[in-house]
Amino acid sequence: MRYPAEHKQQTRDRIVRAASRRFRRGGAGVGIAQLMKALKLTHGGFYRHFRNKDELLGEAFSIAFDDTRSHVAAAVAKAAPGRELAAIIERYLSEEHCANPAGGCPVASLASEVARQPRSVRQVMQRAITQVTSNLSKFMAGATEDERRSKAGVLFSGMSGTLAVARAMPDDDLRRKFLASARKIYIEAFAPHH
Amino acid sequence: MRYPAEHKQQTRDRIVRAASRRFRRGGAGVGIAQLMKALKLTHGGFYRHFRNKDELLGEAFSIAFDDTRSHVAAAVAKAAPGRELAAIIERYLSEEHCANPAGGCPVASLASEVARQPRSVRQVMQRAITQVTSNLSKFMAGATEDERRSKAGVLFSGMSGTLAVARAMPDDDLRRKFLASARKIYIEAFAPHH
DNA sequence: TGTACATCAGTGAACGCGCGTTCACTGATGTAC
DNA sequence: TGTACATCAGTGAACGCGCGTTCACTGATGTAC
Repeated sequence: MRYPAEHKQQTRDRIVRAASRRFRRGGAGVGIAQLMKALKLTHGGFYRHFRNKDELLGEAFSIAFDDTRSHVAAAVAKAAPGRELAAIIERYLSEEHCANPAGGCPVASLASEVARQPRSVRQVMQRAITQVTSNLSKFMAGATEDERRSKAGVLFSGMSGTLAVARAMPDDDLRRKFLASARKIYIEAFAPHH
Repeated sequence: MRYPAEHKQQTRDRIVRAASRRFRRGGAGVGIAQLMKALKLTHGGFYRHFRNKDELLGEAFSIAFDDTRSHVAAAVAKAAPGRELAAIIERYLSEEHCANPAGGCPVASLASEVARQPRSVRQVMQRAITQVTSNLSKFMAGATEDERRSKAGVLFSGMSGTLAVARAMPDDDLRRKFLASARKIYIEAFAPHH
């Protein structure tokens, strides 16, 4: 059956959005058939939209960063002037972010798997990290832009590891304490009061 | 064929050691058949040694921390007095560690996957991290042991994320620069001169 | 000491399953006449 | 305006493959007599 002109693009977008959440929740091993089934489609149609799974992985990873960016923007918007970076850190290492990998930072939920993905997927990640890092650099202390970007990259990758470890902890209480102390320490190190 | 008394334990150890390296290199998805084949055994014999794959995963993860501990010990042994923590950071974020996931820290290579493993595997990780963290705390600044341990946990999980991100970067040059700036920043933050 | 037997680490075929990918097909719609 | 036809997003069976796990079997050795 033929569909209206914009229908194809809409379906493609729906697949990428659903995949982005599902890969973050379940890892890059989540299958195409289950993905399509969740959208009430069948797996065969997938290849009308994507050359292969890697192409989807790259795009899903890429749009996942939109969530990270909008979370950062929201934290900045609500923050007191001068406390933007502290607000970003609070949000990134919050229990909400920890409990919600599907809508959260893709680096925290996929970094160690991405290292084993084909070059094309890793390039998408590198570009996105560079972008996030340069956004963050605005809020970093440091004499040169180069220094601020380096600090932003270390802060971002560091927090992603801390969040990944927190998510792997089976003990709820320990996890909460771990996150709380991490927020405190990252803020002291990167966004101290005066 | 019947084997000498200690033979079984030796085989079991060989499986765990090989698995530990291969899981770190290829992820928790590495199969039992390929694992056994690398040891010139067949997959059927696996279940004479382990109840299931999860049991192996837990043990493989657990002994992987021995590598981390011995690397830490080696760095400490070679370090100038008072510069032990700086030496640990230099080593953890070195290009050698980055290029050698199989023999390196299991948190850096598996953290985001462990979050999706059964509770038993995650408990092994939590215990091991607690142990590494309390070893590291000796070298941390801080008034109380509690504070030093918190800092050690954040430093460790942070560096694991930074290493995971570095490994995912496709551009060699960018990766080297990223690691170098990370070493500098972590050392400034946690092991400053004087 | 010599023989019969039990043990059990390791073998390899087989199980059901889900994976990524291909492909002949469907059928409602837009287009050409 | 009415009809014939081309399009193409989506369907679902099928492909070969590797997965974790089970199980009847092998056969060299240790043990019991």
